[in-house]
Amino acid sequence: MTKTPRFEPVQPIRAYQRIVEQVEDQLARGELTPGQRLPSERELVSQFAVSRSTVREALRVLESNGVVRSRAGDPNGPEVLPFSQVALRRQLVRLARVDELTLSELIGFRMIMDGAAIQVASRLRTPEQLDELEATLVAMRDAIDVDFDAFSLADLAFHELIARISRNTLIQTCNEVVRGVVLGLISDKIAHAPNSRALMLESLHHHAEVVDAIRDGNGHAAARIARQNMYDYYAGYVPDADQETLQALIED
Amino acid sequence: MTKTPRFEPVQPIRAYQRIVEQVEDQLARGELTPGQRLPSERELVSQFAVSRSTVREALRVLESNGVVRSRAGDPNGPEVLPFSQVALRRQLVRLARVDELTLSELIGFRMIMDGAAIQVASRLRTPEQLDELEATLVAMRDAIDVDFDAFSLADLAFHELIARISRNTLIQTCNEVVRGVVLGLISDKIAHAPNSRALMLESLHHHAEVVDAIRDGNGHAAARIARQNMYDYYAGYVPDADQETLQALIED
DNA sequence: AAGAATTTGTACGTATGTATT
DNA sequence: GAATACATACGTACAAATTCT
Repeated sequence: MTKTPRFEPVQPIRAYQRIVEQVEDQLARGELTPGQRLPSERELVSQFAVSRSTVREALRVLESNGVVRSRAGDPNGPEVLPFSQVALRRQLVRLARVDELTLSELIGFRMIMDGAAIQVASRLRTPEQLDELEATLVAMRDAIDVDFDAFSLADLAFHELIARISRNTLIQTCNEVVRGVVLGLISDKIAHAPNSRALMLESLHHHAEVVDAIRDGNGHAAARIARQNMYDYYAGYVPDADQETLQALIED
Repeated sequence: MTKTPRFEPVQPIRAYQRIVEQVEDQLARGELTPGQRLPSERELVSQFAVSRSTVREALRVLESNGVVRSRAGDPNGPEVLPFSQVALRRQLVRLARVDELTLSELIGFRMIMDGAAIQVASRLRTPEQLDELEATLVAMRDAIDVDFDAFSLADLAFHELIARISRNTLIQTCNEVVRGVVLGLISDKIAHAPNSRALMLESLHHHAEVVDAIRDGNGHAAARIARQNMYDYYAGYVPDADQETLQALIED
């Protein structure tokens, strides 16, 4: 059996796109690292053998993706930035704004990710890290008397610590990004809820239960409590139909 | 106590950035919907009262984010594209490629995500979806006799179906992206392994066990088997030190 | 079916404000 | 403070591509 040659339709690749690819490839390959500088626009013009406009279009794309930053008049050229979550977050927010991504999906994702991180953390945690966890609980308690933003910050520190203990930066980043997007969508409602203080106290209580389970090395229970906590905290903000799906995530 | 006025440092907002914002706002507000056309570049020049280069920089950014597509010579102007997760996916790939992620972290992430998706799927699956799952098993079996690429494709279909059943597109996207990055790193080694066929057969067997557990509604067991399967499949490619961490992910 | 009209893709030149030395 | 090199933005020009007549 001989193969019949099959061809794909070809769409032209723009000049600016080629430039973006080259820069991103060098970044992925480690030949270009954060802090380094790209050649100046004029230098890039001659290296890529294209016009200034083309170079600038490529730089704008890289810039809007958080890869580099150009500053007018800087003789050192565009700076290569360290990876940041802003671009990732922007895309998630974009999808959430146009309803391509529902709040329930975001919360479901967090229930799973945070639960998993806690389960792993309860295996891997050292005694020192357990102390750290308990310190964050104290910080959360203190923050309640300040305001919701302070509490939210303390809560963030808790989840960052969990993710760190689980020794997986990918989980860590995903958690933080999604957490930020969810909070951006509904933090106002929570902050101005009449029972805001009661909500914070209950959340603190749940966090303490999680730490207890981690101390006992009972990852299974810890994860379950964490998912339940998150459900209780957020379920009021999602449509009834989606609540069932989220409930399915709690059980095991 | 009177408040001392405090000011934040101001960073200039580029002209192209303003244009991007206006377009994305109209999109989020529904005043601009997929399929519609933007005015031509020259029209935009007069509407935004900026130069053509500036308009083009904005269009390139929107284009690279999957928001619009310009085609040379199209008198209708740039097309507004349907919402998609390609931009989100691109950022995730960047994260996974650039941010010095180890293979073990990627695999650990997959063990958690895929396990969670399977656990949820075993609760939410309909009888029809169960049939679909069994059909993918048959497809995987057939693919083994072709080559590793075919098997990999059938495996992808399996995991896509799982993610779809779990009704969370975010999990789906993350799974696919990370799976793609992992395969990009080591698919060569697997394809050319001397026991390649044996590996595929074993993987198929594990997948069948997962489907069995899903049929019984035993999400817990299904997830465990899935994580074990992935560990067995990939563990040989990570350093010994990291293998312990990954093993911690299997148990519960 | 072929050419005209319009639009995008790319290039180049210039003026102006800015950051560094 | 001055000199220099730079990015920002504007405008023009022409080639390539697409649509419509």
